[in-house]
Amino acid sequence: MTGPRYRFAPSPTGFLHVGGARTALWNWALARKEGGTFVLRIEDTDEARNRPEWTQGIIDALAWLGVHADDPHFEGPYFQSQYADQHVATAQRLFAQGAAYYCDMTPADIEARNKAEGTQGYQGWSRDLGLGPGPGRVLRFRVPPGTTVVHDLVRGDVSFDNALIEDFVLLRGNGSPMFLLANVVDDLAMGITHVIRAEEHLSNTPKQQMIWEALGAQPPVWGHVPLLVNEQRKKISKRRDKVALEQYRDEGYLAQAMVNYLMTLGWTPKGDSEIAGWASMEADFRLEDVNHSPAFFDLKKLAAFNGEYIRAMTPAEFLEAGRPWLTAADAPYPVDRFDEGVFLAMAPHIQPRCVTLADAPGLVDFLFQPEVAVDAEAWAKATGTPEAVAVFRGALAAYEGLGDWSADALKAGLEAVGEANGLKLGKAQAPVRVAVTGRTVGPPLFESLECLGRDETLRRLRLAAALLP
RNA sequence: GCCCCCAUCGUCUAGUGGCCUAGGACACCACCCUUUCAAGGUGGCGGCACGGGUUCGAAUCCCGUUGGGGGUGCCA
Repeated sequence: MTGPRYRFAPSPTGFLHVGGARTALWNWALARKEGGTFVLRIEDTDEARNRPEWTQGIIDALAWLGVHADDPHFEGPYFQSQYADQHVATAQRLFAQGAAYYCDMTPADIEARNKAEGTQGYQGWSRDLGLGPGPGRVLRFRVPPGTTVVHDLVRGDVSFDNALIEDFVLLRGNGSPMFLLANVVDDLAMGITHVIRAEEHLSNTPKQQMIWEALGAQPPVWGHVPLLVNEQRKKISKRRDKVALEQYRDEGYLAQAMVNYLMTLGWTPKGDSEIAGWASMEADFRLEDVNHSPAFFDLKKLAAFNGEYIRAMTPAEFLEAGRPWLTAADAPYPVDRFDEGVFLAMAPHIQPRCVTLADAPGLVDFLFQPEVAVDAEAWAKATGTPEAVAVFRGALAAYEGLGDWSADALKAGLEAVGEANGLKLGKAQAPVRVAVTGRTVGPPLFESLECLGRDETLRRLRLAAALLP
């Protein structure tokens, strides 16, 4: 493997954040198109949030998006916690060469001193005390004078005045390494050449770059991509927003739709459509073309993308994708009555009516219910007309002797019944629809009847007719 | 407070000095189609934050203002 090495380094918080998912996708596209490597590193140094199943969840979520561990471009996962020794050793090396120093001030000490002197932050008070390691002492990086320029693929050169960056902590009082250090050491150890991550890390980048330089290494190519925000324009967070990718998956969003939508948040595929397949997006994606401003994660647009993808599926694909919902224990019909053949026949009619896969069962339920659940309000509305009885009788008469049980014939039959009663087809179908499907709205009626079959249709019609005076 | 980033329709964006009386998509509205609801078709609404420059010419370049966001931890 000689190509560029990208990395995605999530912390195992229990789910894959949609913002992280986009970052992963962009890294993945770049690694693959450039013949490089995508390294997955789990930043599990926070003991409080570190469970094996959470890591597996992230791997599964990535795989769902197409970021597969069995692809040769994929490497890992590595676990940051397993590199702790290296983190500490590197810190000690920094201390030995004078790039870092020990400090015995506690946060409370610093606060007190700032109060007394009217200053803010850590003022490098222990810089030249020549302190050695000791219990409770933190190791701080000695920020050199000058200016640090971060060369960023998305934003260009960003410069920071080192004088404004305080001597930050490398090792805690208990000796454990801080994120900034661990991150750099890991990236160095894993030969990472490109660090593409969210913009929230931009401000900390000069610190990391200084560590790279202090270590005598060449910093990676940086790329800070814009944040994903909510309607309040704040970065989407677990607290207030629906950020777990897994949740969207479970709600019936398609991976392809999610991938397509995520990719277009801050970037536009070439060509005249935003709907684009992975292959073309991977080929066209460039960090240089990424927008600089935050993007609103719009559920409405995600839904539109999803509908688009659902409509594009073949019935067989639709069945396979929808199977978990169609045969779920909580489906609105006894699961053992679900019939694939019948569903396949109905699929073209319900696909344009689905936003998510979860919508499917509710659109075909009447086909598999032994007794259709009639909505009381719908029944009242559709059968409350003077013609309802006549429609039922007429339909029954027309359908009982129908030689060709097809949508066309069923439609022609009811059209005649409507005509005889002075009703347009739209009106005439209402009572029949409620009697057979339980609702006033749903997929095309005659196709539904065709799928339901003669016996069951007639049975429901008779039952309904008997209910009217 | 200080540092950094950002700024085109409500939203996602195209646009890299003349092709822009600013294009598309989602959303919204209307109409068409129609077997309900969708889908689809057609049309409409709607934007370059503001102020200075630079230039023959600015959405595009520069400066400032305003606004928004991020960072600033012995979190990651």
